[in-house]
Amino acid sequence: MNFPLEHHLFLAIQRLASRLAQQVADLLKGKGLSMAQYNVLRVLRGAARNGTELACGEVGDRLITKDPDMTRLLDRLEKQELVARARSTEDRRVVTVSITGKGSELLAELDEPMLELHKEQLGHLGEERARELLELLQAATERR
Amino acid sequence: MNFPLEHHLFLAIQRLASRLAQQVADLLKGKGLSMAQYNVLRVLRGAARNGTELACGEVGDRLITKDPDMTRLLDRLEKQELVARARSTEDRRVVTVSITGKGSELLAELDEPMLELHKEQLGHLGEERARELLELLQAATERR
DNA sequence: TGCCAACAGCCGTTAAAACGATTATCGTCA
DNA sequence: TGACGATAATCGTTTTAACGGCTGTTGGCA
Repeated sequence: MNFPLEHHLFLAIQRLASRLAQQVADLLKGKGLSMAQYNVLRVLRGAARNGTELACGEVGDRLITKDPDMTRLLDRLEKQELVARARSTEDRRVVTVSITGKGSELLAELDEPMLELHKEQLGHLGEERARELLELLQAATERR
Repeated sequence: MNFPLEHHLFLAIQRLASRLAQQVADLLKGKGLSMAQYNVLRVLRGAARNGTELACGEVGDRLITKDPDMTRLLDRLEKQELVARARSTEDRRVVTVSITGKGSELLAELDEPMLELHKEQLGHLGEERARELLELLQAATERR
């Protein structure tokens, strides 16, 4: 069963991504957040720091793992009062989303533990190999 | 916003894995399979080539991305007659699973397109960098 | 102006994931 | 033997993902 290199690569990527994501999901579960919700909040915080408001669709475009139904994802976040929606006055089709104070606080509580988890997950590589890996991952991602 | 290296690494891994998985999922959708179902079939084919039968739980253990409900996953595959279940005679608690002829045929139809897709996804790296990447991924995966 | 394609977001419905609790069987040990 | 904990799988239920169609809005253009 001589599987080609690309196949092994694919599996190795999926395996690593799955393990890391699982641990992150476990951490987030403690705060009642799913990975998708957490990513949305992070995107919104990033936008807020730029003084920008984002349309629903723009949020979706910036997610690492795309969600086909932004509406309900935002519904759940809005119900927890972690984000706020507002109908745009310029273009009444778009709905802008922003993170609330409560949402920012929740993210802030997660920053340190998340950092620590990532270091625990990947720190053993060492800086040099970590940089190498990052570069190769980016090279693999581009162009496709 | 000076995020540490480990954080960028985590994101890069998730981003790449997500893109690759999405394209694979699209390919599989043409045959009516989900990624989880496809992985189960591959595990079962591997076992069959070894002349082994696997218990439900053993299948789950070998999946790259764990499924918390093997029963229903197998239900769906069994309904399509891609796998067959049998109650073990030695230990009547365990249910052994095996891939059917129909399942093997379906996998065989997918082998070539999947290979081609993976080469298209990752071939541009070249053999040397691909090996490097694989090695780093394995190093990152181990020990955690 | 009035028509129409393009667009943003919403919603109805079906399928699948996630979480617990439950059933049946086994091995062990008093 | 009979009770007990451990184990394998299944099932009930709730939540979330996924897919497609639908509504309202906009901008262009005849």
